[in-house]
This record gives sequence, C-alpha cells and structure tokens, in this order.
Amino acid sequence: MGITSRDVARLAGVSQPTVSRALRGDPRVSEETVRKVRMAAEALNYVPSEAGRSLSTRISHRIGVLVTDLANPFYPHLVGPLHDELEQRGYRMMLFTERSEAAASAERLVDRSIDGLVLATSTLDSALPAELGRRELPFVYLNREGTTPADAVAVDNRLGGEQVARQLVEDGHRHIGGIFGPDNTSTGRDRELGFRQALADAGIALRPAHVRHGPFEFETGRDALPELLAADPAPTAVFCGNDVVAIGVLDAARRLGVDVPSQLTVVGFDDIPMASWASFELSTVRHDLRGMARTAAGLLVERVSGAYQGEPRRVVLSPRFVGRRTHGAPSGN
Amino acid sequence: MGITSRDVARLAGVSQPTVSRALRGDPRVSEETVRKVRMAAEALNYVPSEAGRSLSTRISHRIGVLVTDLANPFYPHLVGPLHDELEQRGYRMMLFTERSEAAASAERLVDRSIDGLVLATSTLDSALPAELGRRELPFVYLNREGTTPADAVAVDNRLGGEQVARQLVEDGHRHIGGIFGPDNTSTGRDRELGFRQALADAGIALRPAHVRHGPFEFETGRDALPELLAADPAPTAVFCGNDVVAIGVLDAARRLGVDVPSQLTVVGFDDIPMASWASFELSTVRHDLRGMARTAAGLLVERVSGAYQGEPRRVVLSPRFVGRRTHGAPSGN
DNA sequence: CCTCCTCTTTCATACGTATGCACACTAGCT
DNA sequence: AGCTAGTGTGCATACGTATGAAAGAGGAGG
Repeated sequence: MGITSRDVARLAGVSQPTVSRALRGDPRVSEETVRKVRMAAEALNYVPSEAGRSLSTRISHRIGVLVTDLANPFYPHLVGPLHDELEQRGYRMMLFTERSEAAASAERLVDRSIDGLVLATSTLDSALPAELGRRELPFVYLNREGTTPADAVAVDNRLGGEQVARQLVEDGHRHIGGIFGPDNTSTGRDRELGFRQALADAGIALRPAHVRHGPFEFETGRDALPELLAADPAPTAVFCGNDVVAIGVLDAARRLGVDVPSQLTVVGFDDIPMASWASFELSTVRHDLRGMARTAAGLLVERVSGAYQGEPRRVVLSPRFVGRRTHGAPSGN
Repeated sequence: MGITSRDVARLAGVSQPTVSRALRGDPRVSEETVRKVRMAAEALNYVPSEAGRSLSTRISHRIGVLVTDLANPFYPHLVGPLHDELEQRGYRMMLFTERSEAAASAERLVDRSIDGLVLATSTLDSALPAELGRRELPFVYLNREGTTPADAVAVDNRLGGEQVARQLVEDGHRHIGGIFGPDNTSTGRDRELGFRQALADAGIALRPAHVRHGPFEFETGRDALPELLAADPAPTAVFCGNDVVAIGVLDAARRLGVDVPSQLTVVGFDDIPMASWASFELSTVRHDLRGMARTAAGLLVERVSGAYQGEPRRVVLSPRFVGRRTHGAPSGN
C-alpha cells in the first residue's frame, strides 16, 4: 500500500532517480521534469520513506532527548523548547527516560536511529556519556553537565548559589539551612558549593542539622522542611536546590502553619513559570530556561550536521536573583 | 565506522543472514553457531542498524505522540506513562507538538517513520484524524476523542460533570459558574454538557455572565475569575474545565483575597498530583490518568502489531468526585 | 559532416537487515 | 545401499532512497 518513488516515476514517465532528484531540488533536473514529477507525486499522495532515506544517507534527522522523569514539573520547560528548536532545524525528537541502568540503555541509543542526543539529567557518576563517546554518538549536556568532555549548556550555578547566600546574609539571616540537590549532579553540587562558599566568606557555617540532600522533586522539599524546623535553633531561611523543591517546602510550611516569609524565608532556583504564581510568589534565581534549551539544540544540530567539528563548546548562562515574596528579614527573637 | 552484520559474519566465519538469524533467536540456528556469533558481535560492539531493520521489515517500532503544549502541567502526566508503557512493549516514543496546521503536519507523520500515533490533544474539528485514516496510519485517541472513528480511551466526562453539579447543588449553591474548556474538544464539551444537564435537572441555570470558555491552561482560570466575580450576583461556586484551570482560579482568588471555600467553591477535573498539594487541596474529579495512558498505548500497540484488527474499540473510564478543601456551602447572605 | 561540449536523464549500485528458497549434510529407515 | 526426513547454512533478493558514473540528446563550431 506504500507509494514509492518508483510509482511516482512510472506515472511521471521518468526514472526513479529522477524522481528523487526532482523532489529534492537538484538543479540538474529540468523545470519541465520537475513539474511532471511534482504532479505525479501529488496525485499519488507520495511521501518519501524516511527509512529508505536514512538508510541511504545515514542521517535519521532524529535527535534523542534523555530525561529521568517527565512528571517532574521542571523538565517540560526544557523538553518543550527543545522540541520546537529541533523541529525548526528539521529534526524530530525522540524521548527517552532513563530508568534502567545506563549501560543497558546505551544499546537502544546507538542503533543509529538517532543522530545525536541531549542529556538533560546526566549525573556526574553516570557511565553513559563515556559510553556514548566510545560509540561516537554526538551529544550535548543540557542544564546538568558530566565529566566526559562534550558540548554543554548550563547556568553558572556557583554564582547563583553565591547570590542567594549574599541576599540571605544581607537580610540578616544567621541560621541558614539548605535542601540541596543530589551530590552527583553538577547543578546540585555547584549551587551548594557557591552557596556555602559565600556564606563562609560572611563567617556563617551551615549546621549539618540544617542541611538535607535529595532529588529535585516536590517531595524532597515537602518532607525535609519538618526535619529542618525540628532543629534547635531552627533555620530562619532555607535555600532549595531548585524551584520544585522550594515549592515542596512552601507546601509543607503551609501545612505546618509556618508563615512565609515572616517566619521562614524560602528561596528556589530556576524561576520556572509556576514560581511566579500568586500561590507561591517564590523568590528564586532566574536564568533563561528556554534559551538554554534552544542553545543546546543548536549546538547539537551543528555537531551532527557537521557544521561544527571542533573542540567541545561550553555555554554558560548568567543567573540573577529575583526577589519575590518568600524572602525577608528573620523574625526578631 | 558503523559495524554491520557483515563484519560480525566475517569474524564469526558465517554468512550475514546467519548472523541476523542467530541474534534474533531463530531456532534453526545451532547453539554452537549462536555462541560464535554472539561472541563476535560482543567483540565488535555490534548493534543492529535500526534503519536497515525497519526498511526490511517495514516496522519502525516507533510510536508518535502528538500534544499541543508540553508546558501545560497536565500533559506530562499522560506522556510519562505513555512512554513507559510503550517502552515496555518494545516501542520508542517520538514526540510531536501540533503548532502548525494539521494538514501540513500530516506529511511528517506518514513518512513511515512511525508505526502509529497517539492523539492526546485532538480537537473535534481537526482534519488530522481523517487524514490519518486516509493514509492508513493507525492511531488512538487519548483523553480527547475526535469524530473520525478510531480506538479511543477516555473518561466519562458527562458523568464527571454531573457529579460535580450534584455536589454543588447539594452543598446549597444556587449561583454557579463555569470556566469550561474549548467547545471543540470532547472533554470540554462533555464536561460542560453533563454539568449543565444535571444543574437543569435541579432547576438551576447557568447565567451567561457566569460562564467562560478557554484553553485548558492556568491563565484561563486566572484571568476568568475576576470577570466572573464582577457579575451581580457573583457565583458562589465555579466548576473548572480541568485542574490546571482550577489552579489558575485558586491563584486568582488568593490574589484577590477571596477565601476558598468560605467565599468561593472551586472544583476541577482530572486530579493531577498537584491538586492534592497542601497549597491547593483541590476538590476535583478523579480518574485513572496513568491507566488511561497505558491503556491507550496498549490498544495502539495491539493495532500496529496486527494483534487486533477488528472494529475500533472505545474504553471509557469512570470518574469519581473527590472532595478536598476547595468546596463547601456558600456563605449565607 | 564530424566533433566536442552542455544539459538532462538513466544505469548501476550502495546503504544494512530480513527472509524464502535451495543446498549440503547427517541420520534413520527399509 | 538407497531413499526419505530432518537439520543447519548460504544464496539471492527485497525493502526505498540517494548518488557517482555513464549515456543520450541536442546544439555549436570547425
């Protein structure tokens, strides 16, 4: 039932290769022939087989995107812009989630069904990037970086952490807590590093009882806050690994009857759209999420198309503290 | 640089077809040969080319998923389970968003690069389903249904709307509003239909000033509420097209200083995880979102694999009102 | 009238895997 | 020993498109 270029050729009275060339705009085909072929293709509703094409050209025009968890409200803000940018550049998007072991999932990525891969949730200890390098599948780190050298687009997370620390110190906080992301993510690690460093410069240390680590999820913040508030003294401010965690904290605070910001300052990271909802008005660290995703798509496409063949490039976006209504001076006592 | 089955064959000292058969578990290949081939494949890090395979078998083992807008917090809850179920059944997921005209985007869907398609945001007036039928690309409606007959999985939206209406009436509301979804979606239309019908049965009519329509987005609820509250009399309860809209309403209420539920009852639809956050505690209509997605994936896979070839099947899930903390009796005045 | 050149088209083949069919070889039976 | 049945492998080819090389047509120039 599939219409092939042969069928079109027969109807147009030309050879199959001529059909291929005519439809692809090869200048060697006469206008007259192009017109005949176009009409025949139209009449038959011909759509070139992508499988045949990619077998012949060794280009699939597909890019994979790998994330751990779609349900996390953060990732759609990366995946959406990625999709749009890829489509604009003539690539389709395949979505993979990385539940199983990295090694096992490498197989399905290197069967030449994708030209390249966007790693959006790579961990520092993942074996996947090295494996991809070995298999020569081009990839780009997005948001999180890995240890294997490759194109990367990320935020200056240390700087972001520093900005938050300085703000909290300036607001007068001395008992400060942190609910950081996983140690094995560059985002989690660097935000914490910058935050701790700037606090240390101000002569403030984080007590272990005021620190938690966990995945960048709502539940992490929601479950960690009660524990932090049980410490004596309790922290008057909490810096969260990202907005989703911070919203979990706000949720817990509401449940506990803790008023924000009069009793507790909460700061997030990323400035996802939800952060500016009236329900949250979250003070956070803004960066260009959409631009980051599109830039990553651009770097990868340049790489897989051969337009760029040099050393890995690293694009670092600048973050900026955005004060909304979840931060303020600690209550005096 | 790509390792092919020929390379493996050479190393194993067999023919290329034997490699193919051995690795695919053809029982006609002797154990001895299978072992040799396996070792050779292992040694060369051989991964079968997906392009070659799909050209030969005419099966891509890829399923497309079409949604309008990923940033909407609703869709990840469909796309996530879809991905998992598809992967479990041996299919990869390609993600498409439908921004451009349906006709234009049909082309890219029928190039035989996917075996089937999940329509998650189909509108009643879309030309795409008919076009897909004409091109013989199997598809399934998920959540929203269309007019062209096809496999479908959906909720009994009328019933859900009725349940909400009965609850509001029972709670004593007489001035009731609705912020419904688009008329050209089955979900929007049926929820409104059931809601209106049950209200009419109770002798209550919806005033036009209490009714809005809009896309299933946060902004729809956020922007519509002030308008509804400006009516005289103002509604004491608002039924929203889905949870995302309802959360927009809650957000606006908070911004306006309107207390929920003492001054305003708000009810959503879907029971997405966010609905149960302490920040919202949204009363809503629950259905099995995850199960719905997985069922759709199952129907489609059975269809594209040829396991099922009969008439279109329609699976309808039952919804159930879930009372949380955004509904109650109207304030007496 | 022949040659050479340009322009357009066809020929032949590659891409990598899967599969119907033929073939070779072994074993079992009479 | 000869025939049949059964088993395992190779041969030939299909899948649909793209592309380098060759061929054909037509015109210009000598």
